[in-house]
This record gives sequence, structure tokens and C-alpha cells, in this order.
Amino acid sequence: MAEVIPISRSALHDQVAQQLRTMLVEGTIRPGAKLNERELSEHLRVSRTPLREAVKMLAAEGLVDLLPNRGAVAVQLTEADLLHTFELLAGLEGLSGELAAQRITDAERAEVRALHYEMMACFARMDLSGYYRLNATIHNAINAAARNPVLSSTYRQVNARVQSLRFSSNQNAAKWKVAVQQHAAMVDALDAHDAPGLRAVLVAHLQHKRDTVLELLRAGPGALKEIG
Amino acid sequence: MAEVIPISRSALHDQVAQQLRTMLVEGTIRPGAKLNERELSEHLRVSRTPLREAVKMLAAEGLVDLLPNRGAVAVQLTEADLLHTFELLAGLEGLSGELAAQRITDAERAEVRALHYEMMACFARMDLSGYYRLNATIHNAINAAARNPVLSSTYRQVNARVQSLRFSSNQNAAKWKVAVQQHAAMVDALDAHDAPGLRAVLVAHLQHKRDTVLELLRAGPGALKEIG
DNA sequence: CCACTTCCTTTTGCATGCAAAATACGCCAA
DNA sequence: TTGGCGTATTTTGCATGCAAAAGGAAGTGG
Repeated sequence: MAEVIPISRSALHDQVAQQLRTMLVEGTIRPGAKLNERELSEHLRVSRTPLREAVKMLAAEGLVDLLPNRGAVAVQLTEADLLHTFELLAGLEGLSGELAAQRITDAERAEVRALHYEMMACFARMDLSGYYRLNATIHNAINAAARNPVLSSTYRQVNARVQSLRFSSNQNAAKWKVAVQQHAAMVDALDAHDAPGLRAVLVAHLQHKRDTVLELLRAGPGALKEIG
Repeated sequence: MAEVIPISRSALHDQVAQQLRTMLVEGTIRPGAKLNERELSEHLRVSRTPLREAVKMLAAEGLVDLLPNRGAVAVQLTEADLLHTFELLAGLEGLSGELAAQRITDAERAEVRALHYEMMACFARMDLSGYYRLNATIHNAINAAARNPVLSSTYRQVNARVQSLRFSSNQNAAKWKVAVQQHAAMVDALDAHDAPGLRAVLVAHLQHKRDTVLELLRAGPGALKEIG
């Protein structure tokens, strides 16, 4: 927490953890899939020891479940889990916004606005992948402006559990438009340093995201994998 | 997350993790102290493998720092870390209270009130240890009433990082009295199902806790260890 | 007296080995 | 065919072994 020793190349178990994290978040490893130690260790070219250590870290992060004597599986969130996770995310992002509205610098505000317009361009062109990228960048910028690394890392950790679902959530044009309007409100609230306002917008934004994901999930669990 | 297989007694690495967690939270292992693998594995009567797996989990939970090729040390929070952590805790506990005020049952409200009066009795008798126990029980009850296990477990994880400091924070009689008054306000807000009110009280409560801990820390880092 | 080098010890990190649990398979009977 | 049972195989979990890095002590030169 306090110390930083970024000189040395990270250890093997950390590299493995990062790789697995990516595979889980991007859906390369499907929710509910079993993590076979021998298979994964061969694929990643490491022995089982650092692999197991990495899996334990991911378990603590909430990305995999450990089944005693039966190894690990990628978490598969129930609908209730999803509701609870989004409820927490809304609270975290709301707090983040509240703080960011108070602490953001003028330069940062300008940058967020610029990113917002870039994102609008992607929206106009229906460029989903560019939109996602800028969307993530904007939210990260707001998080950074909150000036609370503990909050940021907690948010990232919880968000990782639902990241793969959020990827697939802007297929419906009407819902996409709502999200864009909310983004415009965010930029305005930031410019006005309106902390409660930004909190409210972000909470609404997350609730909207939650509803979108839930609808998609109910429509058919298979619909999600197509995006990945 | 979704699955529960509580039949089998937990695995060795989990038991070790729980033991280390306790030792870290209760200060048996001091902040900044090095975690020697051989030493700990002998003390806990396990080999280094499950120990190392447990340490990796604690690292993911933010209780220890991993130093490449130099093992693990118990986290030692800077003053900035403390501020950030309490800021997050206030947000989490505020959210918890907001939800609890909406969702708590009458039976739960009655129980919280009962616990509150028991705690008042401890306060009157200056029974610190009983007070701490009931205090924790009340906060856990509010957390449970929020009906969001994801929020609860996240709160517990973040709170664990500062738990040892919070133990030592009611030595000043005046500050203790403020905390007690805030607790009374909590019970009233719960009875009124006043969600914003309970949020506000809990946020203030955490800010008060933060100030108390900070003062104590500034007075002398040595003052903390006496409580353990 | 201090700084640097060299060698030795300790400690960490990873790979492998082995026992126990779980799973898969095949067989038999209903 | 289907359900139950016993055995073989796989897989997990833990212990141990070994190489590399860090830490420390003694000796040397300035």
C-alpha cells in the first residue's frame, strides 16, 4: 500500500494472475467454467505452483470460486448477485463522482469534456468499440479526479466481476441514447462542481446499466457471448 | 459467489488465511512486520505451500504487501492511506445505512434497539471491551439489514485494514460520548426508516472515527500498540 | 574510519513428487 | 434402458527439493 518497488519485473504468479484476470474479464474463460490446473499450467507454460497462487488471488478478488477439493470455477453471477453488485457499484461510482466534482482541476474538466465529444463522434458513427474505449476512459478520468486510490482500486475490483456483461449492453439504440444523455449530464455537473448532482447522475447511470444488462440476460444467456 | 458447499471442513490454505487475517487485524503481526515463510509455517504447523497461497489471498485483500523476491510485509498505512480508506468506509457504511433504513424488518429494528441499550449499559459502566463487542454487533446488524452480501463482504474487507486502529479509538471520554450520541441517532433514523438521515449519521460517525484515529496516530504511533 | 568487494547464509520462488479426494468408466442387475 | 456399485483414472492439495536472489559478515584498500 505504502511501498512501491516497480523496478524489478513482476513475479511469475503476478503475470499469471494478470493473464487469468484478462481471460476471465474478457470471457475467454466462460462463467461457470472449471479452471483445470494441469491444462492451464501447460497453456501458460508455468508449473502448477504459481498458477495455484494466482488462482487464490483471483478468488480473493471475487473472480473465481474455490470449491474444496474440486478446484476453482469462474464465477457465475446469479441475478441476485448482479443486482447486489450493481447496487454497490452505483454507490462507489456515486461517491467517486461526488468527490471528483469537488476535486477535479480545470485541466481535467477540459479533458473530460474533450473525451465526451470524441465519444459523441463515435456515437454518431455507431462506432461501438470506439465508444466503449472512450466511455471507459471517461469513467477512469472521473475516478482519478476523485483523488482516492483506495476507492479507485476497490471500484476496479468490483467492476471486473461484471465487466464482461457491461461490454454487451449498448445494442439497443434507445438505451444507448439514454446513456449518452446521462454522459452529457455528467460533464455539465462536473463543470458546475455540482457534487450531489454528479452523484445522482452516476447512480442513475449505473441503474440504467443494470437494467440493460438484466434485460439482455433475461432475453437469453446466450446473447452475451456473441460480443466477447 | 453463487455456490455454497459448506459440508466439508475448509481447506488448509483457508484455515491458514483465517489465522493470519486474525493475527494481522488484531495486531499480533505488527504493521510493517515481515512475514517469514519458514517461521510462520513452523508456527502454524503447515508447509510453505498452503502458507504462501494464504499470503497471496491476504495480498489481494489488501492486508499485506508483496515485495518481489523479498516476501510479504503487513501493510503499514500512511496517513494518506488512512484518509482514503476512511473516506471509502464512510461511503460504504452510508450506502449500507441507506439501504438498511429501507429494508430493515420490525424484528431487526427491535433487536438493534435492544443491542443499543445494552451498549449504553457498557458505556455507563465504562466497560470498553463489552462496548466494542456490542458496537461491532450493531454495525453488523445494520449491514445485514441492508440485504446486500456483496456490499457487506466488501465493507468487511476494507474495514479489516483499519480494524486494529479502530480498537484503540475510544479512550478520550468526550469523543466516546459523541460516538454514543451518534449511535442514538442511528437507532432513531432506523425507526423512522429515514434513509438519508441514517446515511448522514453513519458518514458523520465514520468521519468522527477517522479524526479520532488520526489524532491518536499523530500523538504517537506507539500509543496504538498498548491496546492490541 | 569508512567504503567497497567477496563469500557465505538465509530466504524466496518455482518445480516436482506423492497421497487423498473426486470423477469417470464399466459392469451387473432390475 | 436405467440405476446402483466397484474399480481405474484424473485432479486436487500439500510437502519437499532445488536454483536464484537478497541479506549479512568478514576482509581489503583507500
